[in-house]
Amino acid sequence: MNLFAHFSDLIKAELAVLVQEGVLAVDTDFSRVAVEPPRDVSHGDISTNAAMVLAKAARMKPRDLAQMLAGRLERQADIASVEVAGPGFINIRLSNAFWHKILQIIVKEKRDFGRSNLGRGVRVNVEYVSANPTGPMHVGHCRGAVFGDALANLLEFAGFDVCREYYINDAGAQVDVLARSAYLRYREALGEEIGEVPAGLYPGDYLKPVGVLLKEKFGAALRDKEEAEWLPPVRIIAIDAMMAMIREDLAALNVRHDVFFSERSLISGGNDEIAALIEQLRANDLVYEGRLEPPKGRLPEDWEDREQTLFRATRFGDDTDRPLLKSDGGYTYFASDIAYHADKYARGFARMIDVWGADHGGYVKRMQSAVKAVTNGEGELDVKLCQLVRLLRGGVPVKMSKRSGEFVTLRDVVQEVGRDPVRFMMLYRKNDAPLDFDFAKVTEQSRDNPVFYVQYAHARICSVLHKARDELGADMPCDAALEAAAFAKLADGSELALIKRMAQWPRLVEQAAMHHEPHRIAFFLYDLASDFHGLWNRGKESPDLRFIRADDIKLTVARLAMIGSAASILAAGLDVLGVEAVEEMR
RNA sequence: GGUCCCGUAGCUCAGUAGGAUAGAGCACGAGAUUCCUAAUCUCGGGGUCGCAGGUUCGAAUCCUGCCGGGAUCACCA
Repeated sequence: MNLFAHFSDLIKAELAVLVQEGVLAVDTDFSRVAVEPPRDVSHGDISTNAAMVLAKAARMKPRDLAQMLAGRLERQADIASVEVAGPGFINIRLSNAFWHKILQIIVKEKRDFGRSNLGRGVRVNVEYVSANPTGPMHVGHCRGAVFGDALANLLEFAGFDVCREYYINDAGAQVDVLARSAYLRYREALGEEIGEVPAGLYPGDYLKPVGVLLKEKFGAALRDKEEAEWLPPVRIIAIDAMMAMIREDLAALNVRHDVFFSERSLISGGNDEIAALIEQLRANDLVYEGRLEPPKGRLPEDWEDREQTLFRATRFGDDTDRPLLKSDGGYTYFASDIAYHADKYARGFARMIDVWGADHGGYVKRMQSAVKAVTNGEGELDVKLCQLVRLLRGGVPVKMSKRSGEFVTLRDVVQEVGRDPVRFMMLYRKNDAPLDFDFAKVTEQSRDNPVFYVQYAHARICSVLHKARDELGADMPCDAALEAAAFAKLADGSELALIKRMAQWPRLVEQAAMHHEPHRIAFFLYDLASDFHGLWNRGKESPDLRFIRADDIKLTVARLAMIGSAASILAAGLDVLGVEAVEEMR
């Protein structure tokens, strides 16, 4: 349960009474009434701006209206005290009993606490990675992959019906280059001396096995054929091999997809969806033949002023109209992407999220305008841009040269630092902020490393629970006993602080989901871990605060229930991030 | 030149749908601890939220303009 939503309902019910009593007009707008945690804990547990927002409508001074409301709220069972502060804030303090009630709910719901119905089962399509099937994934793909995967997890946790999708760009010129590169390796496999790989082809060794595969499949049959003849079959096999490799890369990072959607499938099988779509747009006067202004500033060298087939993107908020056909008559990437998004919509996804690299930022407006056009304004596309990741090793940037094919692959990174640290660090930053990824820091086992810090909190709790099992033996409480624990014994300030933090979890999940920002989960987990470690540390100096108290079994049971709940939330949150909640540190 | 993103403590970054005295970690400074449950702990200083206007009860947050950094700019993916 989201306690802020709960009290928001309660406050709005009181406001409704004020409407009945004629204090507020019948048509008063309550949409600006906020019920939130105050920034400063000394202001209480819950704060609302209701009086300030509604003062005008009530023709009262904010503080007077606040007093009136405060008087009513004070009578509520879970509310310990209410005070009016500042310009008219109403600050509410909840009773300890209420927090203990929340804790009991967490104990019962375990890892499901925080799961939300925010999404109400609405279908959402999240597309991420969509790396070209021309080679193994490199570090650059890491962030988007982890981000998209975690976002999908988050939306599921918040009650959306999520489809995770990968768009395979298997129709462009790049896969032809791939096919030619693979063909070269095929000739090599047949014993030919190929020398250095010509510029313009992919030089990586990863194509050698594809060459061998082609030899096994076709023998020498393709050697003396024309390119037009060998290219299509070679392309298919090469793409399949690349996708198999990419799937392994994704598995290594624990990144999942439900659908791998082939771009080529839009035009193959005698059913050209792109052509159909262009005609449909043309019928609606959204496609025309025309000329574009050359870009302002420096003119591209090979610019030629010519007539093109253009989509009226400007009608939907883009800066200029966009070409659908290339000079060679083929479809532009944009054209197939429109058809792809139209296809998503046709499959029942009015809500779409695309995760792209920041270098595609200039593409956002045109895609959003296209989505509006092909969905009659009913589709909604949010594009999340992931900024670059800067790889460092002990503070020194890692050199990468694309020319020599020497780039750090995703697999290298996962092998070196492990899947969990990679994932956590990729999410421990807002997606649109650049990210420094330092191999040295990420693997460090100290409290300075947030991955370790959060995982350690979980492991530490598991360790305490183990110890409790050893020490208490048969007295170790079962689930039913934990649910019925004497929560009222948890009255220390830092214990209540931990419980209050846990109580924020459902609201945080909903906000992270609404904003499509999984990093908020990572930061929350850090704060929760910090609360727990703090409590643990206090137990060092004040034995009274230790979790296991042989002299007070009831208190011990309550504390075990409390830290067990923290472990549940840590585990649930880490699960959203796709990071394992380990039970012990190695 | 256009568009998009960013600008918050010395550094790296959070900052809730517009809320109150703007936070954390690192670094720095001062103490505590050699005990223990597993990899120390506590406290402290530190800010023109890039600049200037605007919107309003109230702005780091929204709007406009400027400054600085990055990405991108017919046809490639």
